[in-house]
Amino acid sequence: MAAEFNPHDCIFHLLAKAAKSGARFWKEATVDLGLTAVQGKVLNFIYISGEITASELSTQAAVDNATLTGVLDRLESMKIVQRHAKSDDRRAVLIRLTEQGQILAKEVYQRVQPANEAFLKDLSGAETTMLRDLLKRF
Amino acid sequence: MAAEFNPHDCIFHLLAKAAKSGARFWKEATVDLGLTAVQGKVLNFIYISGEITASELSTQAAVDNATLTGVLDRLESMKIVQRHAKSDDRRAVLIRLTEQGQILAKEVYQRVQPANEAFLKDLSGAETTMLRDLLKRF
DNA sequence: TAAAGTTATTTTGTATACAAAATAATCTAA
DNA sequence: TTAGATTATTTTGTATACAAAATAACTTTA
Repeated sequence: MAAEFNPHDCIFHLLAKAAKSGARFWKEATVDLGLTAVQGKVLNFIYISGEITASELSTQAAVDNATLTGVLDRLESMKIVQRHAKSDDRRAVLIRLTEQGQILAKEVYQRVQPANEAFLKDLSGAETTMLRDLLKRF
Repeated sequence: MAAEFNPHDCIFHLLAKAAKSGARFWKEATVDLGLTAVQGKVLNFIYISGEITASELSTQAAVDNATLTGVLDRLESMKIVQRHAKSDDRRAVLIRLTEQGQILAKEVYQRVQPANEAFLKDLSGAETTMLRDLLKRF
């Protein structure tokens, strides 16, 4: 009889659990800023881009277009980002940070690297590199 | 000036992306059964347990209690699972598969291992082991 | 044994996740 | 140049994700 498959070793399950653990960790590191983990991530990608279209942001941050609409709606109502018309393509929407958005996003950005290090503190440098490389293969 | 942190290398982002990729892959492998990825995962843990309380299932499947209530509501309305009172603790709810639930869960279970292998096909055995071990550390 | 504390589950409210359809603008080919 | 295809975004509807509060039942302790 073949060995039984153990759902606890299922790669989908392990990835989902690790991702949730990461999201919790991220949330704890930024909850005092009044942002969800996804909002913080989105801000990060806007921050390093200066300005970015919604679809490009959706691709970079790996957040579905339909989901991103709602995320941006809330960030906009919080006066953190603004939507602008793209001059050469009226279908596209350019996302930019407001002044307070800049300050907030910079704070988020500055917490990312320390949070990464804290989350990965039990892994060696080689293990961390290995993990990142393996995850990028999916 | 310190090297800039690249959000694309953020461990939280990499984990979230890989987990989404896995969820999509899982969904494709079972969509013809009319189940979501989470429903399939929950079924798997019920299947290997025979019967299980909601809170234990929540722990095993790493699905929040509040979320699990809704998942079980839908599985119950689909006649896939049943809730039973636990004889020695009336707070607890025992989850069991119905007859059709057994058939469906077995089909799901039998697809898990092949799906894992297909998803991991580009990784060597050593890499797969390494990845599983690393993910379990969070 | 009754009050206080703990545990199991559900409910409520807000925020994703994502498939599908709807809109609107741009591009392409005949 | 115009009908058809494509692209960008939003809308709609259903399914998680999760914090917090509500319920109900079990346990502990004075």
